Amino acid sequence: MNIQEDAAESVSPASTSHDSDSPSVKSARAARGPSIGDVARAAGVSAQTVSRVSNGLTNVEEKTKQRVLDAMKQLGYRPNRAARALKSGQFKSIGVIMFNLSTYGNRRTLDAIATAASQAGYSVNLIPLHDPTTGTVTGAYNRLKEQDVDGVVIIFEAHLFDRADITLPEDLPAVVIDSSPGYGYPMVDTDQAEGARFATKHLLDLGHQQVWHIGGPVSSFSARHREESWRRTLDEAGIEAPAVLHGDWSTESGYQVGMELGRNREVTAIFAANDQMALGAMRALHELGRLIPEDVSVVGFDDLEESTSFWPPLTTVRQDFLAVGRLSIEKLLQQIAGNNPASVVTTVPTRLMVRKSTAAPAL
Amino acid sequence: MNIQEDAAESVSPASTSHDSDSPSVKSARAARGPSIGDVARAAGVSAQTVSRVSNGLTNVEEKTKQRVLDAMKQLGYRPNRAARALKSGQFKSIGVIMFNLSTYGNRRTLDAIATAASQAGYSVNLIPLHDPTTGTVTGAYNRLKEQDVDGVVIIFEAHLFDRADITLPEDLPAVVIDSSPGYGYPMVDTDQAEGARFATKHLLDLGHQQVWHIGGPVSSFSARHREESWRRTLDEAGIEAPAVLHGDWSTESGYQVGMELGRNREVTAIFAANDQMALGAMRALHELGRLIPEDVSVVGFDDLEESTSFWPPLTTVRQDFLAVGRLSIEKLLQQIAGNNPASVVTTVPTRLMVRKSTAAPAL
DNA sequence: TCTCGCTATGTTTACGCAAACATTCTTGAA
DNA sequence: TTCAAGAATGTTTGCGTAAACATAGCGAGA
Repeated sequence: MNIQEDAAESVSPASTSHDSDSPSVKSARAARGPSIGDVARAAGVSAQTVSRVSNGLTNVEEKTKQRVLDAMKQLGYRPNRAARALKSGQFKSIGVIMFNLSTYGNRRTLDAIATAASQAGYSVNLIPLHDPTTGTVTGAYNRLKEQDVDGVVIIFEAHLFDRADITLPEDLPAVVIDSSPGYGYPMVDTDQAEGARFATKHLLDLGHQQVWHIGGPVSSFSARHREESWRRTLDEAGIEAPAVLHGDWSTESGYQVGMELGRNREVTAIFAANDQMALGAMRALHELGRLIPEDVSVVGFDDLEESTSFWPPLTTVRQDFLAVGRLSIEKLLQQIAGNNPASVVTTVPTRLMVRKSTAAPAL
Repeated sequence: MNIQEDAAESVSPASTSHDSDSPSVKSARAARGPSIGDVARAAGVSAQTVSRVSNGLTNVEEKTKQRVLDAMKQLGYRPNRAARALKSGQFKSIGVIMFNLSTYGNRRTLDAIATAASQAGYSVNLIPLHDPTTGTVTGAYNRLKEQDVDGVVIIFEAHLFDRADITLPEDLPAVVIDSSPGYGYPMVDTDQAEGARFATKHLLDLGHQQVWHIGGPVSSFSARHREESWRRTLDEAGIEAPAVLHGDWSTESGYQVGMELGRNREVTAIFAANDQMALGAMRALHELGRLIPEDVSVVGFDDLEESTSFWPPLTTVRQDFLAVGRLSIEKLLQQIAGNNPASVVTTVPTRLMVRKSTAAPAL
């Protein structure tokens, strides 16, 4: 790397005088790396041969190949992806549009997506949205198209879709996560209904006569889904569902609703639509002096890493975010490859994690 | 595009026979979008004029400009970024290498980075690493270089740097977060020392005679930093620091260490190196029947969204991840622009959030 | 011995865009 | 009326790569 012979050049007087004009010669032109041509010259072959070696084609003599590889290494050659993309029309890049990086599930999903994508040789282009208005969403699409991704994974809640009259680029493969189906895109999501049924049934099985629900924001598809399933499960048990109080996923909102529910002595079992609200509700119950799980049982949804350490450790529904991310990439790559997998909904199973926040009701 | 005169050729019997071989001509070639040339043709101008409009140059007559814009819209033209990058040598993309997407701080920082970058017209290329061996790290660099980013933000702990004999591409601008200085790269980080001092001093000011510490993994730079500052603060108060028990940032490890500390009746004040470990410790204290904050005060570090809802709400040191992310992009863009901001360390202030987990010690 | 056919390699070209340079048109002052 | 100056627009070129096509070399069978 430290090729010293070049240094000699810069000592020549000629260059000195010319330097004086511009004391600080802006290194404006970002030094481009060596090109395929430079390698070719160094190895004494044609550019095409270098290209063949670079792409692992077989019809290159071993000796030549070695010479090229040596030259590559010596020059520190890296193929220029822009040129490759320009030539091939493929960018080996997938875009991820997400409304909110700050929910636990999104972040886990993103992690899985990035891992799966990079294993498949794709890079991940992240576009977070904070202000979910039509304008920004459409803008994100434009940006994505401009940024030349081969496909996109869209992670946001259904109502954003409903609201925004987005023109999805027709030719751009896409997969949707955490939204309602019916947009004509393949969808991947946790089996919300199953999870909510697990939670509700668990509480009923413990002997609770009624299960109260802290719902997520009505605008959220998954929240609605969980609520419906909770209601159906109660129905099937011949129980009329009580009124639902809605939070906004935050611990704070869970606390508010928890206060309200906690004051009602009839309430012995609460199913919160996510762990954060469950946590908030537990705090409210603590403050009200109601014991968990002796007086009130609480179940969450998500299974945060912290949930085992809540006080008491939270019984909750575990979502397999890893699978969601991996499957969405799988679907997307299929589309990119040209195999249109119809517009199917893929559903990932959940698992009930029983811990210490639930018990049989006091007699 | 539909030049019909050429079609005549393909009608020749020769070609017909050859077609029969492949009944379903795979539409392999992903339909490329309209190019600048197509727009030019549609608008009846030269490609260069379209380019000028596309780039917002001024020297185009209003009427012409409008005609071009119409053509663009009608054809759904989007500039091809690969071509642009190839031409200009700039990719308008920054890479983010992170070891761990699953810590709260990293995720918040990433969010801020992505936002800041996209505001500056850059896209964000995410490369998560799970297996922090030399091989993968170097691999990530290679991948990044190949993916043609204009610069990288590196978010991981110092020891990875120490361990991996990475050859950082010399010409690639980089900013390091959450690592130790001395790598020759500009660094941005939370003022760990200040935060730890705030936490420790807060406990001393409440009247505690001693402050125990739950440290992060020794391999972590920020963990070491917090620990040193905690020790120094005790020193300055004339107190000899007790032995430190180390966790690995997880609630589980906090629980383990918390059990050990909790059994020691002398312990009345604990400063945990992050909120998760603080949470685990509080669970341990609950189980041991020691009251928080009456028997033991606990302070964390990070200020998770959930921390207000822990039981009791956790007193902790808030990190301004948003500022960290934003500043790192700022620094990086400066470098990309050619202004080498020496290798400086930028430090972001913290804030102590006093809540319910701390109080004066019982007499 | 000569051609056929294969392999290894080289040459040409186009991907889409935008600098650099060239040309045309306009306008106003001499 | 003529021409210079500048604005609007067009033409050429090359960024790095890889497909398509071209050529050279070599062994096998006629």
